[in-house]
Amino acid sequence: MRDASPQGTYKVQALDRAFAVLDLLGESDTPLGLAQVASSLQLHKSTAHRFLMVLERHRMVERTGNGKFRLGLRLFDYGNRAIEQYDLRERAQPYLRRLVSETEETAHLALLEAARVIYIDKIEPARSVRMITRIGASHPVHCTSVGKAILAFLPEDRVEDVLRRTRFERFTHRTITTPEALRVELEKTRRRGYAVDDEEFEEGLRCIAVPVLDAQRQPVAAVSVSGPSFRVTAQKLPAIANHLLQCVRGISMDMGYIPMGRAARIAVPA
Amino acid sequence: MRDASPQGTYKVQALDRAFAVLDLLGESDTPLGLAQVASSLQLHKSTAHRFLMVLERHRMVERTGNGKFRLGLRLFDYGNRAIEQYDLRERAQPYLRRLVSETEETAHLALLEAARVIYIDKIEPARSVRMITRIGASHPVHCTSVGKAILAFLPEDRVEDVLRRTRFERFTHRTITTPEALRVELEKTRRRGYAVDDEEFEEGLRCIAVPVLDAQRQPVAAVSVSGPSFRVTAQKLPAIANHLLQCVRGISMDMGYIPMGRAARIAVPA
DNA sequence: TTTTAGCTTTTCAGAATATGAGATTCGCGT
DNA sequence: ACGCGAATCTCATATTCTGAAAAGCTAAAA
Repeated sequence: MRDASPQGTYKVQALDRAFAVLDLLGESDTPLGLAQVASSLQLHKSTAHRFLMVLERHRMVERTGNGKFRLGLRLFDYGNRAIEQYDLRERAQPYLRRLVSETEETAHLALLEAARVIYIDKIEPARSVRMITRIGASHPVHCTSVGKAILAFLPEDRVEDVLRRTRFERFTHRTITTPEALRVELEKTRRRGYAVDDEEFEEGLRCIAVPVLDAQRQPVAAVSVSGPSFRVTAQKLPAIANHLLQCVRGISMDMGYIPMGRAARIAVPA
Repeated sequence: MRDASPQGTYKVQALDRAFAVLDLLGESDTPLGLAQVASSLQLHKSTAHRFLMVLERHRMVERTGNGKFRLGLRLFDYGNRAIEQYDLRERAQPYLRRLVSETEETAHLALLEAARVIYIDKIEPARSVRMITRIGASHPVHCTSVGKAILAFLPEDRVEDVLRRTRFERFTHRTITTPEALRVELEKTRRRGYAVDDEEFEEGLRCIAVPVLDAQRQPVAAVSVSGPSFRVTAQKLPAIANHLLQCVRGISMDMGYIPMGRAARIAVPA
């Protein structure tokens, strides 16, 4: 694990280890026994044991019937408190629901954090293929519509910073893999008013997103609509974009922000 | 196995302190500065500072523009991973949504953890007074419909254990404040097949709940419908209960469980 | 039944680790 | 510019965590 923290000088071994334990349990989709935890993290059994006991006391982990460990519900509590402080999520939900019923595709709400986007909400239409995205998960900016939507309207220096911290990992044959190409794409995004991820993250998945601007007209989040490419066709994009714009306008108003100005209307062909 | 209270003998000071910091930030509805954190927890400035820096590196806390600290989005990630392992939430959502549209009142999904119930989902009808409950929050069993619903169908020894660990705190003049009274109430609950919280937690709020049973017919969760007493009247309870039973039956089937047997039908007066 | 193997739990003396007093720097309001 | 409260940093010390080793479990094999 490469740590790119600017001032990584402060250290508390116990915390690093504890979070390593939580990470391990979070990655694993099946509960793990003490021995597994200890060997995976190269901790001695007794050390791992002590940590797990303490974490259990705090309900950060819990034991299944057979004595194995998994993440505890206290984390769920913390997580909800954390997200509550943003309160964007709650306010946005009704608008997202409307958006989903209008488009019949999955909607996401995401924030930019550090140099990655975090999905903070996902609404799926009644019957649809389950999206693989997990709420709370973070993704790189270069291959997501929400990432591009936010970046496109961020001040130049912030963009620089994010790009510098991005490894342009390739996910599909269409993934944008250079800062230069992404910059061109961002310019296109600004011109048309919405961002597109055309199977750049996952084969067969097309997404479209617009940013949510705050009172200072800075993007604080983005809303996207995603669906299989055969349903979310290029022809439909402008129409979907209009729904998106209406959605974020609603959210902005609700939050007391100024709605997006220019590019607020997009030509719908035919 | 029977005594679930793990001796608090294991200790890692650093972890206790770190979680105290997270708790503090989680309780506070406004971001806190280093000095506030240090003095609230009686930590020395440099200690608090070091912890906050490490927590920030792990994105467990983050700094607002003016240098104050609040919970970080990493917790949101962890929280979603934690809840995902239960996968009850995801599966239950469509059924809850249906329930909400049928009853036009707020629905909750809750789990029993240790001796308290944790709300893991909440769905509100389109326009309604915002409920104060927060997803992720935990409440005592004695004053909630979900708590009573679960307890009523739990084996005697587990009930004992929960009751022993419950302080019967009073919230309203109707709150049940003794184990004996609660036991009577549980018996009533079993007989009628659904649990009721009649303004026992909050003045003017009436809730009704039924348990979700697993393959072994053990309650793993409960679903409730809550609303202002003037809308959720005593007359309507049986009808709502029927919607609830249909809802949990759907959830149970979806999870591969056996639907509730007896008490599956409730007489709807006229 | 007894034995074994693999896991978890406990103990404790030693030493690496976190601690906190204090010095320094930052930043804001006057 | 100045002062004051707050944040950041340093470092010698002892408190706290560490991990070897051994004792308990539990369940499956002999």
